[in-house]
Amino acid sequence: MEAAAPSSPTWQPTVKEVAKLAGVSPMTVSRTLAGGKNVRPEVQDRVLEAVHQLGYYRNENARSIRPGQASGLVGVAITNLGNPYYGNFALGVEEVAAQYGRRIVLGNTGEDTGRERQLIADFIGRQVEGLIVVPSSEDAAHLQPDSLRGTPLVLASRSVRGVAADAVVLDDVGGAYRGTRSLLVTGHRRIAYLGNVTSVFTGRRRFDGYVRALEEFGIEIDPELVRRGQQDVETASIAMHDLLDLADPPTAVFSANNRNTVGALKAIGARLNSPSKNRGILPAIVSFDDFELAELMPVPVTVVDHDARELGRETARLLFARLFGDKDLGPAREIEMPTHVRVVRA
Amino acid sequence: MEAAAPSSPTWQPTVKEVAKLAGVSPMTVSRTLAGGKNVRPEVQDRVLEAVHQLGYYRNENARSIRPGQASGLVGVAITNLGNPYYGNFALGVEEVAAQYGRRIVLGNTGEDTGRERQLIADFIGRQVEGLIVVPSSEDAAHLQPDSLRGTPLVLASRSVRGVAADAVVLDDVGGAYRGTRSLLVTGHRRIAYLGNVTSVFTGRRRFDGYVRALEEFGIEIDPELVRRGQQDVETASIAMHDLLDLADPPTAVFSANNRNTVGALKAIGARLNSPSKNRGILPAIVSFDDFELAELMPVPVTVVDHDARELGRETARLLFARLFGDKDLGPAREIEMPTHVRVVRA
DNA sequence: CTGTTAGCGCGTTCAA
DNA sequence: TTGAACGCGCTAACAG
Repeated sequence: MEAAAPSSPTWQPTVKEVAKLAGVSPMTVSRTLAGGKNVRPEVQDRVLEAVHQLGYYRNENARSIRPGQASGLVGVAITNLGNPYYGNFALGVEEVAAQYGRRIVLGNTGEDTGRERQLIADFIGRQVEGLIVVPSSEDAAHLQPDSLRGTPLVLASRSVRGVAADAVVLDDVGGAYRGTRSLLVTGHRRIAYLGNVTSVFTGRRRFDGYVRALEEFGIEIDPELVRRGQQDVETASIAMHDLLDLADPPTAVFSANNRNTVGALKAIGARLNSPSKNRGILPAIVSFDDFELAELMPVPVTVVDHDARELGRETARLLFARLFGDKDLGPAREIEMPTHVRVVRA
Repeated sequence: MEAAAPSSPTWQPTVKEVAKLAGVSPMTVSRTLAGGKNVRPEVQDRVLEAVHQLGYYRNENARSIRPGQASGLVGVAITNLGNPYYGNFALGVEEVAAQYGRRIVLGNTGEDTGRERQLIADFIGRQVEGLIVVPSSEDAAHLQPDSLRGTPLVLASRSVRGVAADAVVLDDVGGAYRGTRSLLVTGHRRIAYLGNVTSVFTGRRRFDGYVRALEEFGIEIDPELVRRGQQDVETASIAMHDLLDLADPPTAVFSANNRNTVGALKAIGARLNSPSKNRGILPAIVSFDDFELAELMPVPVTVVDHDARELGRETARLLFARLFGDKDLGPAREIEMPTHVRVVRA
């Protein structure tokens, strides 16, 4: 009987078709594609010719259901791809994964833990070989090893209390401390804080660094100057406007992340261009996270710099070390990547 | 005989284990997971309990090898994830894909067509339901329908000559024309061009718009003012320095993309801070692609604005329309997204 | 409502 | 060096 004409819109030839065309058995095709061990060169040529002619692609999904066969996929869950910082992080992960011949399945959580949970479940269902997650919260049940069925997990940027997983994080406390300190030594005494809520790992740690620096200089924290919870540029800008409207506004700002920095600078810029609202205040800013064109800002800018792409690479490296390296890496490791305080514009 | 203890590092329970624990057949488990049609509620509860207890995840790969079963994956190949523009594009794609319950497999081509070819082959091997590609060149063989085995393809941002695929692009010509024109009406006559080589779709079209505007004003193109081929901030900056060193430097710059804009502004900024090199030249800039903090630049800035995230959404929508919508969408469509000239700082 | 059979594409195992 | 048989996890199709 003739095989039915390819009816499905996306019909794909299989080893069978290739075998028939090459006049061999499917097994010989499989062997050829696996490297050609124990197949006569002449036969290999016939097979490869047939592969080419039919435009055959090996079905990776069928392949990966066999025991011991890897899927070639790594699941990556990120909080916000729209943030250039995480774009670069993803780039670094992809780069290293590609070196290992792996592909990444990417999901954006939007800081929503429910979505994060869904994504991880889906990833596991797809037999990913490993998981890289920028956790959206301290909600940790779905990150526990037994929920993950033994799939290696590396957390990035943020760690989670009570989760015994590898993590690559930044020297948040040190960076925030040194960044804030750089303002203090310049003479600033009213330094505002813009950042995440303390329930977020980095929010907690960076605020700690800020507090530590102020304490060292014997300065009490003024709650009025502390704004937390802004997740995006819009709300950060509003918070900054608030600060500038205070009776006794800050002379400097420590911004704990990229989004808050941009929002703050937008607010400052708006004041510059609107004389009525401009009270002559041009707060200096220290930004945890570098940002493009910082050197062109109209106010003094210092950044607590670090390389998002390298963070991504390092995270992926740690994952692959777990997967393929010496099995005795020991228990979960937390790697801290360094941060560098850099005066961009004095 | 007892089942062997889970030995593989990432062993996963299967329908069989769940079935045994629930005291039913694998088929009943499958049915329950598929929605529970024709399964007694009481039995469903037992099954779900077993699923929960074992932490069972359905193997999507095994699932998708069955004919007619979709993989739930969309392959996305992007030129440069590190560019915030494409980060937002990817975000838009992910967003719409998620609405359709699809996950994206992401690859970065780095403008390398060989890598693009590999990625697409891999995607097809993974049985992706569709492909979204930002093509890196006019090299098109691997994008032809017969290479793709019927997998629907939507090109984004750039189209490719001779490829009959859907594409969502920008109004490049119009945007570049109106952007350049805005400089001309302000009185500028020496307007430099920074952008891609003309072998790139957008490079060609945006240069066309630039030329058209100059011609309308009876201005001849000065080859000295045209710099093409810069792919990143670094080289764009060098090109801009070159322009500023000319005996008769430009009074304004039309930058055809985000990376060139940032590079150009960095060069301008460097001159501002280095009096020795500063010849008092502050060229105005028109940037195809918006960029953050544009309003704080020390020179007049106008952007040819468009929404990368929306471009991503629209691209994904078109793909899903092909996949699930009315089958009579007709032949390949090219959608042009509008661009808006916006004076950010006069 | 539930179970049995069969087969998706591939590759390990064993036989020729 | 080659092929046949078998089974990976899952689910249509067909009993019962």
